Amino acid sequence: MRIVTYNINGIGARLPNLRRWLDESAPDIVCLQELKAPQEKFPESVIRDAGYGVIWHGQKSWNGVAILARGTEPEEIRRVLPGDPEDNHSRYIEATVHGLLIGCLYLPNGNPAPGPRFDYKLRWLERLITHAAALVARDSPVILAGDYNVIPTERDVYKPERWVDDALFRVETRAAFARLMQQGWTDAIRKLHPDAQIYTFWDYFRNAYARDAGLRIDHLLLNPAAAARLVSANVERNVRGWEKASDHAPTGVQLREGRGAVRQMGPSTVGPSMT
DNA sequence: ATGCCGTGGAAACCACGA
Repeated sequence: MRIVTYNINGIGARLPNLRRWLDESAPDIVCLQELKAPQEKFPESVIRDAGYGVIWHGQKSWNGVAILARGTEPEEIRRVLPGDPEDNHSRYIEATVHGLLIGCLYLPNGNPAPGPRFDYKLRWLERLITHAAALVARDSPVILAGDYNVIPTERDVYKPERWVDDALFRVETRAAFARLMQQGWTDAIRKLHPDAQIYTFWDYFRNAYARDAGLRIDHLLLNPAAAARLVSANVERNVRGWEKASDHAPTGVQLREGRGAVRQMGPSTVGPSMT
């Protein structure tokens, strides 16, 4: 079971690109961010023609998130991050798919910092921390996947010294993210590649992709039940090099099948199950 | 060090992104 998060930076402009990626990569579950499309203009038929069930929360011009599931329908739990009735940005959607609870999020950018936009980012992080506390404790697998707009550590940015005053890397941002992680989440990419230089985003300008001047800001956080099934994690960075690419690359994990999908090992069973 | 590029929406520029 492969679960991938991908900030597509406008589903309208990215649709041929997205369709190609779905066909070639065939992920089981996809969390999309930055649809930049109103609810009624989401290209639902294209997604369904590609073989995916889908739920989405759109918004005119900005934000927008979706969960795609190959061969099945995501069962929506909520489409708002609790904690602020005044917040009308489309930045969160949550569903159960294939026995997994998936939260798909697009955390506010927060620049310029300091300022009201940074305050909003920090408040959003606090709301996420509150909501995540209930999710991490579940006995069943939970994944919080998305564009966090958080550079967790110095090794997650090509030149840390240039980013210390940026909302993605300020100490307040990193401290809040660290508190989230301390709940017991596993950063899947970092868990499996503790020392590697891995980025998920490269600016469009300054030849950033060719220079590998990137950031690691797209994350998949796994609760203990999900982390127990973690097999691999990777960034499909070649997709960033495609024509008309998003500035982010798809970032994903492979999970072992859950107990419900594998034959039980009973007392009379002596070997691995045959499927 | 910097929106130098890209997207969407409105209006031939602006907001926003990270």
